[in-house]
Amino acid sequence: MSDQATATSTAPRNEACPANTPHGEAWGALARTHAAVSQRLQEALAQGDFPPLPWYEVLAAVAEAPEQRMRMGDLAEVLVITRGGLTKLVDRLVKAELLERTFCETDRRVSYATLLPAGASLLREMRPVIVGELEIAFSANLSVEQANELRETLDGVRDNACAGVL
Amino acid sequence: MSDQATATSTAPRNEACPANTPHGEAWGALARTHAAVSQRLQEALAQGDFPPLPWYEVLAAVAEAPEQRMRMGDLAEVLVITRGGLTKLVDRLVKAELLERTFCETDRRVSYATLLPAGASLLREMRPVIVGELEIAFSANLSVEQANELRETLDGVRDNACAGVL
DNA sequence: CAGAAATGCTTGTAGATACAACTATTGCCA
DNA sequence: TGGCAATAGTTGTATCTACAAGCATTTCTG
Repeated sequence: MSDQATATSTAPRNEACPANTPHGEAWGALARTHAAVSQRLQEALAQGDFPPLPWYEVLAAVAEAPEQRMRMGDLAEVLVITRGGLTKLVDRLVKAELLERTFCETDRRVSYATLLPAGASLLREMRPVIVGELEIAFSANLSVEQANELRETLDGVRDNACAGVL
Repeated sequence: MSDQATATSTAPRNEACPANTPHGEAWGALARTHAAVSQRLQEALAQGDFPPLPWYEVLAAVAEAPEQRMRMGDLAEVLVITRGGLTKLVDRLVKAELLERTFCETDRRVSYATLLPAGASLLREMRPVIVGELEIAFSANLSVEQANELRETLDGVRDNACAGVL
């Protein structure tokens, strides 16, 4: 890709710039890191002729849920996307015969996204690709303990971010 | 009624699921935290009748660059978006008269996104909104030192993520 | 110095996302 | 019980993004 060395050496720090506060810098790093890792994962998947990253996230979430099925609303919340978006995303996975829609006996409003064998199978193929890329990105300079610490820190931030919305 | 977070009664502690490894969990937390904070920022901006978050990121990046201008390629790299996407994004900011395109005398291929007074002015209005929301999300459970530590950790991860791509 | 390769950016097109409006079902309460 | 509000999901539309092809300019190489 393009990696020209912009020789603007003598100048204020040019990193992208949510704000100049320490927390702002942290957010900037968070955003850029997310984008970079996400991009890397997508490339790895594309290279192996696998479906895009959101498909993996859906499959992985559903696979770990009890009975390998999840309510649409819960799924949207976990993936942090809108419900409308999730409907269409699941539509594609259903069309690909990786998921099926099932319904609740006691509450006819709710529908489940339910994992099909083909979905579970595809997930097993995709997982090592994802795990491998993540190891490359994280493992090199994060011990297991540091990774757990990072997770806890981030979860704390997320809770605060959601706090006002609830 | 928008689609958003309709706080379901049972907040599912349902670890969504890149993988079950510590690094996978860290990535999951990173992704969800990014989405949650990003969403919060967008809501705050929308509520104040401000332009969307990407506009702020562009303005903030350009404003901190020397001479308040940046090459399109550098800008795309900093924002971690594609060049084609950036062209169109800048098009919109130019149409809104927040930026203008200027050109390089010595290399006619390059074009700069250059901040206009209106852009600088808007940025000054938007910044406190962003900073305020970030404080809410980060400040509550992160000291300044912890924020810096977090930033360094994330930057390290990002470097590794980019390593294979170069 | 000519022609090929590389660089910087833009455009055309297809796919995906958010937002808002809509239907259907359930819960609440007078 | 009747009716209004809340909940769960879907659909229609507009916007945004990525991807790939394209044009212009610069650099490299024989």
